[in-house]
Amino acid sequence: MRRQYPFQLFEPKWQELWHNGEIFRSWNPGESAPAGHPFRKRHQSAAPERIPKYYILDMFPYPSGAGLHVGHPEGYTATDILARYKRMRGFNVLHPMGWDAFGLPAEQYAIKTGQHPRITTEANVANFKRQIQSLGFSYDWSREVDTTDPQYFRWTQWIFLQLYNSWFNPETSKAEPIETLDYPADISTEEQKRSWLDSHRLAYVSEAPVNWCPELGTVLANEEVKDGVSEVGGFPVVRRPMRQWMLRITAYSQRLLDDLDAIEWSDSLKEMQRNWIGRSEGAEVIFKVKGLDAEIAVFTTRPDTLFGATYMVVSPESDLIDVIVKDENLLEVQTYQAESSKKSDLERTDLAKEKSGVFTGAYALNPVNGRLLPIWTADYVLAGYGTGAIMAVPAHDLRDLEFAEKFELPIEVVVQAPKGEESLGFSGEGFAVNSDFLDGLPTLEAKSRIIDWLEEKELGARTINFKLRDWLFSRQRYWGEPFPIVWDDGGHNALDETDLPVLPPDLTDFKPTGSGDPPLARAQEWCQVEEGVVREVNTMPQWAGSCWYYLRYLDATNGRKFVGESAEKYWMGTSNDEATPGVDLYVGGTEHAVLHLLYARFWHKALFDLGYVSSPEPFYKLVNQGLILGEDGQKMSKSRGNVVNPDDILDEFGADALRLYEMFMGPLEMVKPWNTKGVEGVYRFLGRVWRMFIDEKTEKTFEQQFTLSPEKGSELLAELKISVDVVDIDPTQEQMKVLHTCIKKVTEDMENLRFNTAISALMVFVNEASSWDLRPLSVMKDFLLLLVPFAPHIAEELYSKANNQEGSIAYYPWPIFDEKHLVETSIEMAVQVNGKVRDRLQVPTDIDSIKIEELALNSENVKRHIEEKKVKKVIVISGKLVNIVAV
RNA sequence: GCCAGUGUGGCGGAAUUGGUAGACGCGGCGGAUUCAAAAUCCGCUUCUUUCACGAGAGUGUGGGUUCGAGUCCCUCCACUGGUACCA
Repeated sequence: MRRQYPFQLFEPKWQELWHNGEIFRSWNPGESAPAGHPFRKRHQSAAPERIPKYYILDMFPYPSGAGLHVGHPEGYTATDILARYKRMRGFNVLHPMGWDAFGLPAEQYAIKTGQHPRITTEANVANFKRQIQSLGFSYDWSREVDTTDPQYFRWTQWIFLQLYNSWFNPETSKAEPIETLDYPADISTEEQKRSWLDSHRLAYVSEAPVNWCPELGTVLANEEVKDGVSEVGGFPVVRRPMRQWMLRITAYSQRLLDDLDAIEWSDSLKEMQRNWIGRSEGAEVIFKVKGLDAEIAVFTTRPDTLFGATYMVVSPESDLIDVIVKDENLLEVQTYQAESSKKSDLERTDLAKEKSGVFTGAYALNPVNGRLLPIWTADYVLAGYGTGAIMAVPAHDLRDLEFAEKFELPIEVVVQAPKGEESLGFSGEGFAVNSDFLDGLPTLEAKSRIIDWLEEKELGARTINFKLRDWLFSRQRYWGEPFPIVWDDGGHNALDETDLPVLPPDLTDFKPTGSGDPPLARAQEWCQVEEGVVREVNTMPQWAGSCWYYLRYLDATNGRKFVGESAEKYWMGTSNDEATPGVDLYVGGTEHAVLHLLYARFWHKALFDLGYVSSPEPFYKLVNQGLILGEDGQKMSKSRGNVVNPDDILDEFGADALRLYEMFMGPLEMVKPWNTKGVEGVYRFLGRVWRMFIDEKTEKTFEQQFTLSPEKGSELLAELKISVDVVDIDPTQEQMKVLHTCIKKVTEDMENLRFNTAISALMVFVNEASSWDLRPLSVMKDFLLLLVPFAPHIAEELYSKANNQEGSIAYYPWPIFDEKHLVETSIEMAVQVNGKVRDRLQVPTDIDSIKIEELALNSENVKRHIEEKKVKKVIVISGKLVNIVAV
């Protein structure tokens, strides 16, 4: 496509000017912009803390070797537009960027080549930074963070220490320093005390079965495993007991759930988090085992069906089995246990269709009626949820029903389904039947009645269960944060804050050791701190660095604290009643719905409890940008060959056009396909803007000269003159109306992040204005101010020419909409007969409804349609339409 | 299966509280300009029917509420995302 305007000249020019002048640096309390800085010009000498803040955050990228794809700039452009808009509205805007640079690809590349992952990471960061900067985003680069920088991760390690040195007090529902934890009376020895503390810390060591991924050579968190395979790479995952670091996120289950109500996230995202946390209310019921001094506790959400329990199931991993199993069943049970332990999660899911299990030979007694219930073991009961055992009510649970049918166990209906529905297999709410004192009660009442009964007899209690599991926090990797932990005599100790950062050792071989230890174990000297004291050789997962990066931005170079107090108070919002607590707007992909966003909320809450941050939630408002698909409507991927590289688009159409197109495609949150023709469309629009301002003659000269001697580009650019049609005259009423219609629409859309329709309003203005013979300078300048957030380079360039000035307009006040310019003297109204438009009338705005009715009934088109009918009713909606009802 | 979301021209999408469906852009058609082409500028472009004026249909399906429904209520269908023996 033919070049519409010389973006290749002025885009880099303005980017350099913004960079050199630190135009987009944001100011912390106590700082002030230098004289001559546009921020200073706008706000005079007002202290930053007196200016309302606006913190607008992007999810920082993992700098992959592939570079930016067109999905990245979608979110970044949206936040940039808003950041620029908010500056013009007079806010002190914080808009930073950084790198989530620990991660698997760099490590795998290192294993293959022996090259240190730092080298790959640095190269990738440089490439990402170049690409991001070429789009003209208004980031404050003085606050850039990199999670792999020791000056950054020393604070990641420091936060880990805070978690390690805290416990969750159930009385206050808050994290507190471990020193406040009291010892129970029966604890006396040092060893007992230590283990008491260790079992209460927010960061603790566990021996439980974990998700082990042999292909990746590391363990994974529950959140990182989908359908039995790793989320990264899709490799099989098996359960295997290992000693690992865990974070006690489950302590926060209820708060993580409750506080969702106080933040502005999309319903679907909140729902995903709610489902993941998975709260369910019910009861724990205790069953006695016949002939033994043993009990089985089960969790159920349907205690009202207790009378319908006909057997019990214990998970094959349960310790109870050894206690209850009868000799004659022992062999069969052990064989079954061995089989299910060998199965990977994937196999267990695959085999889900067909139930399996064996009888243990033992019986339990149903506490309500003394009925004998055979106890089975089956892998459809999970060890990790509830108590790892269930009472089976086959009549009202599909899984129990399937199992009972297969093994011919009794089935008893105890809930009457509503009319028209089959009671057998019904798992909804109905009425209790065959249940003695519950009979006739609706499900809800039956539940509460039976729980009261159980509590009275001390056979059970009201309970709440969560699906959320503690966070498996250690990985067998090289390229991650080392733990600030050392071991002696099998016990762990925290390092002192003054020992931070703990740097990883230099290695040349990044594979795990032959004996299966993590790669850090290769550095024997590093591991050995002193006689009998060795370092922890696991590293933290990639999520660690992203759990708090938004806090480091607030005070990125602070060498004494992870974030300074005044900066934290100002930007996270408690210094001023008007301010939003937390990040004002966070934009990013939906792939982090349950990983990063849950982990970060958890860390933030712990830091909040310990008094380090002042808002209970980190991200007040969150928006997920929709995926951008390839031109063929498929997900972009190398193998499909439908990947669009932003560098190519930038070369051909420039940054402004790319930015504008990314926003014009459709609503930010929607999935939408890429279409390069669409880029051409917005590029043409910007070309029309350019030609509306620039004198045709000098433009022609420029074209010729520039072709001959491209090296003189910047001089030639300066020679371009403003068109003689753009003149300093008073605008007409009509022109003011066009302008203010545009101001109104763009401003409203901006506040609601509807950038696609804002851009279409700008296009409407240009379509109108290009038909004007003379274009009033004041109107055209206001238009450019509306354009700045979207296409900042061309807007700056044209404004500086039109106003004959140098310097940025980034802090110029946003044009203010004035209703008076939209006042009309006459208006078009539609006339409907029985809801169908038959005519349109041009009427004065102050006309009364009787007059309108008369006009409408006299219209020739209307008469034709009501001829042989009787007018029953006439409805007049003033300013809009008239509807004549005739039969 | 369950939970959430989305269905509007050839395509991306507009329609802010129930009030003129299809803004804006892409694509297509026609014209101006040009030796010619590109670029640019102007016009038309939901479908059916009509020479035309017009008429009829139309927002996934079927129904309902209303003077009036893309918008509200119910049924079903399709697609997308999440989740899945969670008792």
